Amino acid sequence: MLSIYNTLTGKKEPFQSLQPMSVRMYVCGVTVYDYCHIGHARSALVFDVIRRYLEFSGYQVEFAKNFTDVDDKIIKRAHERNVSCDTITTEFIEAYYQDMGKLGIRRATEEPKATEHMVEIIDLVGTLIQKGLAYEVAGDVYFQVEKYQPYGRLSKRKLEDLQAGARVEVDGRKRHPMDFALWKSSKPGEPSWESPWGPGRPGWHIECSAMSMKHLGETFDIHGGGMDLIFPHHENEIAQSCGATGKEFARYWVHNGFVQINQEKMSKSLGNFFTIREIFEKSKWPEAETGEMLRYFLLATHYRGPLDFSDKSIEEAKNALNGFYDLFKRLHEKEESTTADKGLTGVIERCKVAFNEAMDDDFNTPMAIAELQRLKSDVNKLLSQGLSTEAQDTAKKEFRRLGNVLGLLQLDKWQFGNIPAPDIPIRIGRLEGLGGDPGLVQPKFFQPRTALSDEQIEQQIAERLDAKKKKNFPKADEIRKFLASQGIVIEDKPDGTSRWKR
RNA sequence: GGCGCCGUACCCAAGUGGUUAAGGGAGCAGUCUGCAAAACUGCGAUGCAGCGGUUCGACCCCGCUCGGCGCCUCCA
Repeated sequence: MLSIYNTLTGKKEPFQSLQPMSVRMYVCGVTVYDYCHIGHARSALVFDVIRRYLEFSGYQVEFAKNFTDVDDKIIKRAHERNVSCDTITTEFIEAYYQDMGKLGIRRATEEPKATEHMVEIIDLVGTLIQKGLAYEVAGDVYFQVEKYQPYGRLSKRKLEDLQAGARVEVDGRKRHPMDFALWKSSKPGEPSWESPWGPGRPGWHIECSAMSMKHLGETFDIHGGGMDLIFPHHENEIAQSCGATGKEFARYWVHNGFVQINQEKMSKSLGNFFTIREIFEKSKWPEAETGEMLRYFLLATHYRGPLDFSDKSIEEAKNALNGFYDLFKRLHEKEESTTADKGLTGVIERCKVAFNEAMDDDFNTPMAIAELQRLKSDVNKLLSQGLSTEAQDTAKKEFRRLGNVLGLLQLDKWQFGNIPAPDIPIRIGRLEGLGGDPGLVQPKFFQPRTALSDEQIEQQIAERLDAKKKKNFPKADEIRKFLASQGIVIEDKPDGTSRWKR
């Protein structure tokens, strides 16, 4: 039985979908005016895994994730570059797909854009005015928070408290300082749409209400996003949606924690963020392997907790993954035997159960990973005792099947072949910068790459094999040492040949 | 000022009101090996920030304190 932590109630609750074996979920995507950083990646990944697990559990999942493509920041960026907003949003939506694709994040079943839902948005604003929950002031429309009695139930804030701490200058035209814009009259040079209140554009929150209702219905199962969206974004969505329909909006509210650098939230003002793009461009590892390391790293912490991004954590993810892929390499290398076949069923069965229990418990991916590790250890033992070809296949398939829920262990090869160094200068970031000058630290995975080509390595290995045959061990060791100095590890197999890895 | 999160071994990180506090990484020792690597075996928190309280019993529940952080403006 799946249970999910619901921000709305502050508790873990048994998950009950509205319709049997079908889940409808909506996740707030990104505002497309810039490249995504790893914080965006975490959020996208968390919900990708939730979706995968729901499907794995037999649910049919309708998954909507929006792109916010009307916004002040987009307008500003367009002006800076002297292009249209459309140019900006198209570019960054494309970049989003590329970046998230490298992390193995699947596309949602619906990916609505605000600009394509003006009719629905205007309708919804109209309804809110009709119901007396919103009012117009000179072409702007505001939601009147005092008219929605339960306002604050998601973020657990009271209107009075919010007022006291308000850091923003109050707009005198609003009836209450917390009233928020549903519709903004447009200024010259801004994109605008015709509406009953004159030309304008939607406020930030309304698009999600309009689009989720259109694609998923007035009430749906799961609504998610980053923790920072709880207030005001999701609070306002609830007010608008419930106000308009009189029905419950989303039933389970799921929020992921932040990625931090040295215990601080990543932010542009601190200069301590890394875009997904630059991590891939400058990683000294190949793309697919880098993607999997990042994925492992991001899932090795529970989605609600904070997560510190550092060199070391990526390196640890790599080492942990090595263990799995090393095992995959060794499968089918050993002489056949059926000695341990009987034991395999048991360990796989136990792993399946434990894996499901972990994921059922509020998507506990760190625990699910721990179960895969345990299976790895078990299979290693059985393999050394002897497994038949069929059993070895079964084991690998099980790793792939469960790993797929997390989007891990799907690569055909785990090989750190040499790749050309980037011609972009390597950026100096703040990673691992504790104590020293934070501006002068360079992440290790951004360091220059090995120069030896695969062919050169193979050649060396062949020479060493030859030396070994002639019992010229000093020479064999010398070659081993040389390759080691280049970051190449040789593993001799029982049959006398060798495999290698970077 | 209000709301909230985090503090578990060298590092990362799960977890439970009561049998041995997962797992990974690193480390050390051993088996294996021409030497290695991998794998396997063993070692490693008498304690889960501190102090009180509830309880037969708390790391887990409650309160306070300390330390770190987030939100209340845009933010995954």
